[in-house]
Amino acid sequence: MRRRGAVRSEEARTAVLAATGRLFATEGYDHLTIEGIAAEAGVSKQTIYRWWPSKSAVVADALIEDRLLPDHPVVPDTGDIRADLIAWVQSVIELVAQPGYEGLVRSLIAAACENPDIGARLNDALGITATVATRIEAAVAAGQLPADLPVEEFVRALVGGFVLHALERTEPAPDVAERMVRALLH
Amino acid sequence: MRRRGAVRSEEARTAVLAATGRLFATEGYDHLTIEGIAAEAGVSKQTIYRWWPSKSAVVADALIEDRLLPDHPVVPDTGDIRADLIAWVQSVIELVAQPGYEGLVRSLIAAACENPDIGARLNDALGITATVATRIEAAVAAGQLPADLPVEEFVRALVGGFVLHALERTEPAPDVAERMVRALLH
Amino acid sequence: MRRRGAVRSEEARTAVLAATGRLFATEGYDHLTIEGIAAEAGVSKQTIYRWWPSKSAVVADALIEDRLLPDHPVVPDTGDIRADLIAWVQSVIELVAQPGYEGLVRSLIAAACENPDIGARLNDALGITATVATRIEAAVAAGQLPADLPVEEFVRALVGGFVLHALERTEPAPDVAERMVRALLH
Amino acid sequence: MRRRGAVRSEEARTAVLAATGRLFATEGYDHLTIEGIAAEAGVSKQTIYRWWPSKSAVVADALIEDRLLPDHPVVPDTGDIRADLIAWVQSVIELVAQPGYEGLVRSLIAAACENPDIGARLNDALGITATVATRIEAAVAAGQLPADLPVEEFVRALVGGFVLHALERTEPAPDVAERMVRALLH
DNA sequence: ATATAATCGAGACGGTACGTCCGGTCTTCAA
DNA sequence: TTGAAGACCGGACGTACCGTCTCGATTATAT
Repeated sequence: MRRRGAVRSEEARTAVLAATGRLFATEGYDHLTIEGIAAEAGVSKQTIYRWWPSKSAVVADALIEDRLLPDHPVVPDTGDIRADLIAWVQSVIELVAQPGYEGLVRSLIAAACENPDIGARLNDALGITATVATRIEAAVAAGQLPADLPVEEFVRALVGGFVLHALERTEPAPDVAERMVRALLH
Repeated sequence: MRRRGAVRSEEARTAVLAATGRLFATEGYDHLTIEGIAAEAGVSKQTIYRWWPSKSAVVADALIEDRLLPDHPVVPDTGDIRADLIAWVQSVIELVAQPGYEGLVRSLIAAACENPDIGARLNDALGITATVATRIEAAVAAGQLPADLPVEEFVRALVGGFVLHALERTEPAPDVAERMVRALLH
Repeated sequence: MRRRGAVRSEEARTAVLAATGRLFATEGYDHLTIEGIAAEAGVSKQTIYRWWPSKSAVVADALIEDRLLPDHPVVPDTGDIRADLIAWVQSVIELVAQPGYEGLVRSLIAAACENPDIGARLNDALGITATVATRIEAAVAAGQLPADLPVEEFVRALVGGFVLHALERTEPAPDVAERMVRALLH
Repeated sequence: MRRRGAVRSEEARTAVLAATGRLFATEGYDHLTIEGIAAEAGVSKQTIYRWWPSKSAVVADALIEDRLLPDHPVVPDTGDIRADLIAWVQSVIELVAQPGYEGLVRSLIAAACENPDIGARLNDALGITATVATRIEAAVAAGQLPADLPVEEFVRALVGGFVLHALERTEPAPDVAERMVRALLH
């Protein structure tokens, strides 16, 4: 039995998250404002504050609903874990090198700095768990990697390398994918 | 021959960087404001804007002058690279777990998101180059690690793991240092 | 049917005008600042800028609401227009000679220089229309002054003499009232 | 015997006053700034502050050197004081109605509000003493006006009418000159 | 049917910080 | 000693958002 009164407008909720996704992509996390989201969504500020405690919470929700990031490349599985990782790293590098996507990763990191929820979801958001981790585990199962490899830490090291790269903003060397993988698999 | 006019006040410059360091440590990057720095430094806002284009630039300068971070643990050298790395990782974890230092790393990352200079200096800032990298190279020279190990990428993976950890805000497992190192050296 | 949204706060509006009146009297027009008014009124700057385009507009509104000037002496009516005018001029001179009121007239003129509304209202503000003009017209009706006397211009000349006096800041001669009236009625 | 050191640069002094005149005409008194004058004159701020205590003092000096106002119409002398005054008033009205001169009088009044020197000189600045006053005195001498007419107050009333007109910013009626004079000579 | 109560848009409110302009003082070097 | 250049502290400007609040309208139970 529900309490009396009007029910939450799904339309408004969706409009807010969609607007957040749009503005996040074009403006970046820092320049995102609640007022801007409200205006873009055609919603009043109060409606946002009623359901989310802060800007970062809205972003976290938009992240969950997959409105912030494009689809991620999947890790191929040719049986050669080294080659597969290199291929995947290469395709991710190419993805984020596209114009428009340039600051997206950095914006996501900035959001994670502010909000624990986003931080906790960062791995998922970057599409790690669903792609790399399972591939690594398969390689462990296949005996291509040590049985006692701490998968979580391994993945974190791999993705962490990416993150630092994104923060350093250096032009990636042509063989960076190969080197990154070789640093981990030697 | 210098151009005419009064010369830049070293006193003001130093006061600004010192104030930035103090506020960065207590307030974090997000709550840092130009007005706050000016007030804390006893300097007019205009003097800050005259020499730095943005908050992040001031922070970058403070970083260069080593006013933001405490001293880093050095990597021990017992000859056993694995044990040395584990010990170092452990001590760094303990360092940043101290109250007050809690958000410091995240603040630094947030600053790096905004400012390329800070990003480029992030490795140095975290004390990496001067400590880990040289120790790794020594291990390579001693034959404990492969001769073709891409040191830079290796270090980036190690530090990247830290960064992700800091963003995830999960309570570190007791053996996390050992696992992190084992993920890289297997 | 009103448009939606909260209604303008009469409390804030009143506080602004009252604060303006207070500060205008103590500081004068030049030293009046929007920030000062906001602080004195316990109101945010934005609330002032929302409703008034400029400092001079606030002053103009305060003028309309009679918050800037003290009450004016009335023109006596003994039947002798010359004596009545002299008495009135004398009392006005004494009024503005009081400490505190010293710069008030000049402040008002300064405001009028900046803002057409204030200029248009200057006569009213100085209490002219309601006092002198009617007395003059009575004198015309009584045949003491020519029937074709341009009353408006006559009053302007009289008040204009005051204004110039205020700008010149000369110590008024003892018989200045008598001389001013004699210059006009001869 | 002069004291040691360089002597005051007449060039700089002239440049300042000329720049002041130019900016006063184009920007008006309120928007006049010391920095603006210094830049326009190619002079350092310090040079201005060394010789003048305030903006209004510079303006006062520029006024003395006749750099602020155009030449004034002279009062004709046909023997008919009434007709002469009307003609003069009419020509002054036409002068200040020209575009560009629009705010000039108001700017002058604003300056007078701030600076006693300017106020004291206002009559001269408006070209009164040298033109109207002498013509009035001639009329008195010729018996066209009462011998005991307080000339100073008479002139002040006339000019004061102008000033109020300028502050009111009302479109002058076609016969305003005739009416202004008739208000004084009846 | 008719309260009752929660939602929604709009938008005013007290605040904080922004980045800029200018005031008036000072320091440096050249003339 | 003057002057151009220009850095310095201070203070006000006008703007952008923050997070809270008050409106009137709308919508959905609960009586």
